[in-house]
Amino acid sequence: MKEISEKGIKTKAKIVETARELFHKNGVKATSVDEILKISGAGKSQFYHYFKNKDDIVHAVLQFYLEIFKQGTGSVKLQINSWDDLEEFFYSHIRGIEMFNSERSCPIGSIGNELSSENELIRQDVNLIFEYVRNNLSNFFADLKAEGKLNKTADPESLADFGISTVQGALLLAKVRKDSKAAENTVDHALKYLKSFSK
Amino acid sequence: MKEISEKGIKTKAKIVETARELFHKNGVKATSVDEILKISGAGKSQFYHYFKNKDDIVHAVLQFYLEIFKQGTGSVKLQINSWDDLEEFFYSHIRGIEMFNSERSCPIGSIGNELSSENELIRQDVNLIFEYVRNNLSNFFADLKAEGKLNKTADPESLADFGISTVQGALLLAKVRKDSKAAENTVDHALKYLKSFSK
Amino acid sequence: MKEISEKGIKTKAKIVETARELFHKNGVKATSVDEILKISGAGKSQFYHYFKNKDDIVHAVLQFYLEIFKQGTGSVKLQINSWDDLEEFFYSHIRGIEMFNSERSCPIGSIGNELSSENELIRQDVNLIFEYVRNNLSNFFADLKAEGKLNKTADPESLADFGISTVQGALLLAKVRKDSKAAENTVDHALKYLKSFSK
Amino acid sequence: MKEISEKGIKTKAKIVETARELFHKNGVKATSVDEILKISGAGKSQFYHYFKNKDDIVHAVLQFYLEIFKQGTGSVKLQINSWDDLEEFFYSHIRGIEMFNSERSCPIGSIGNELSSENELIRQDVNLIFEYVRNNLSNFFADLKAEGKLNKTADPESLADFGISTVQGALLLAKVRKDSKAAENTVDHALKYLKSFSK
DNA sequence: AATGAATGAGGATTCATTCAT
DNA sequence: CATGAATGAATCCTCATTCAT
Repeated sequence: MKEISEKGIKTKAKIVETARELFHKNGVKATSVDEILKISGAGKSQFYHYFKNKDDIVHAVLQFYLEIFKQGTGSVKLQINSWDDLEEFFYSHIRGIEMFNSERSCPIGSIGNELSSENELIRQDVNLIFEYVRNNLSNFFADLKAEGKLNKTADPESLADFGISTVQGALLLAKVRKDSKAAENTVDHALKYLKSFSK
Repeated sequence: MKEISEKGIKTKAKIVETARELFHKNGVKATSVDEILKISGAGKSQFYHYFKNKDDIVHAVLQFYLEIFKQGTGSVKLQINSWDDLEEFFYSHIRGIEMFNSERSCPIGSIGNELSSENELIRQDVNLIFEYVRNNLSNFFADLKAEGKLNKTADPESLADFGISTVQGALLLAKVRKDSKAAENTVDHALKYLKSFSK
Repeated sequence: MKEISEKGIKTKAKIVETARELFHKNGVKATSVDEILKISGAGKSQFYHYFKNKDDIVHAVLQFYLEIFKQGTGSVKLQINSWDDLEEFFYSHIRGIEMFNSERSCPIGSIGNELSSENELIRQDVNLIFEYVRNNLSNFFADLKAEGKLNKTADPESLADFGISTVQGALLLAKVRKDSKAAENTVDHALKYLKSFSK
Repeated sequence: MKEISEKGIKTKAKIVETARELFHKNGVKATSVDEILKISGAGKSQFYHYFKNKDDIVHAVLQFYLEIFKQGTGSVKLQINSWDDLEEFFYSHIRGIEMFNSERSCPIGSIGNELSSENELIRQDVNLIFEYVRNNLSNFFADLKAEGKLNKTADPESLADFGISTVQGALLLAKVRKDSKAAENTVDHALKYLKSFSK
């Protein structure tokens, strides 16, 4: 009994993992359900046993990202308590790019990019993750401010948004350029700007 | 004779214009050749008369964007000769977002985001446009520097990349959030940072 | 123990009842096993525990109809001992139509309609019910005849068939027209004709 | 140029004809688009070149039936100007049954029987045909009445509905019974009843 | 008696592209 | 320059059914 469900969970996890990789590599639209199943080795209709439809697995993949953000088990850490942590946050993204030869941008951002007005639910999923990241960044700035270590004029939330935007833009630029140098520069500038609020 | 070819040019332009709009609205993958033709009113094989294949029309659309950048006929001006021009460059993007209710990001960047390793030629097309923008921005900074109006430590090219990245990231964030506020903030910060090099 | 089996019976009955409703509403082919189970709340393999296959539940549904005919527990009574009973037999069908806004025809007849040459067993099930109804009708006419209350030339069996046909045709017409008026008229005519044999 | 369209028309007609036959034989739901195409020999997507979707070919098939009714080119004639013509109308249906070994009912009625509330457009198509038949029958009765050859109390329209219902019911009964005898009897009775209004 | 994961063929529909004229 | 019929692989998804526990 236990084994059954474990087997089921494994199949489902395998599908999610495969989908995650393919979405990141080729995009959501360019990834077919069949391809996911072929690579994950799952039977054709196992997919629809576990997921309502294709949108549902995009949702599952995004849930997965949110989960590892919350658990801190991914390559990008969101427990940001120092300027060093913030640096690490930025640079971990750059390392992520390089891991894939600058051929991919942010797996979450690129799903957001593919959205059209018909994907409202997916948009909310992506947004939820962005909000989560934003909160973690802005909390760091707010804490600094509370401690009197940040310029009074600094707005934690808008600084957080600035941080997210620069990272997303940097990753996209790296992908288009197939070179991470510009992304690195961007991130350096962004960090420099953010630190300028420190006191 | 002449009329025929003019008609032909019009048909082709209509197809490009329709494709451009659909690519921006729904993405390249999500836009079918049939849809482009149905909306543009062109016959099925007109398409393959003017374009080798679907990639070819993506190419044509990107060429179109490059063209209006060069001619300065679009909403985004790249003739940047003053800080005011630079501001206008940034804010014109924000206005672009708002025109579409924050439901779309950059039409060029989003094509770049959809790329996979199999779209090398398209990647080069997108990159060409990014390079063009980058050059225009970096020339502005380089000119300032030559005139002694920019901090000596400032690197025109990396500042240009920073500018492009923040704009791209801001637009993506706006689309995901369906709200342009964060994008505005991002752009404000970016401008503030860039101006900090002025002297 | 007893409770388990009762629960089992309940589950089975629930499945049959749900199937019966869906078959009537949408047809047999248009009703999937999954849909039956989802609505009846039964687990996937409960179905195959109780029924050999989909045909088997069609069989069970038809058995159910035969049963309520025999027990006289349905809305259509087959204990026909007077012209009033016969009228009631006809008009109860009309009421049945109206109960479903003239959107359904006879639940048994419509299963018969869907038959193809590969559903021989189901055909026999449907036929059995039609025979049962026919017998009840023809017995009524035969009894009348024996009592000298029916025209000698009247053939009980063919009058019974006539009765069934007009009812089936009337129900179909009502469904197609989404209006029960024509069905009412048909039934009126049929009754008038049948009564014309009375003496 | 002319040949192209003729070829196109032929392909389309072949698809309609095949669909018509399969719908009659197995029902609409039980007939897959693939089956229609395999038998008609048409390529997979020719279907969607000519028909919007599956419903659209049901529509086309029903249009076809209406057409041959109007043109009088089918086995059932609707130009009814005499009691003989009416008899022929009824008996041609019986012959139709027998041609298919009493394994099929009315091709139009059986489409009507398969309807669910989601097929409103198809319902209207079927209804249109039934209306057309009804009109032809009722016109016959109305003309007789105008000529003083029909009982004053007779209502042409309701008699027409009665005629349609008995035929539809008779055909369904024959299919369920796999025997045309009951249908014949039904039709005999119906005719006898209708003629009873003659004077 | 019951669970629900697994199967894989088949469902309708859309895709980019080519061909004949 | 233009037409639109034809192709067939690929799309997402549902089907009835079986299996392991």
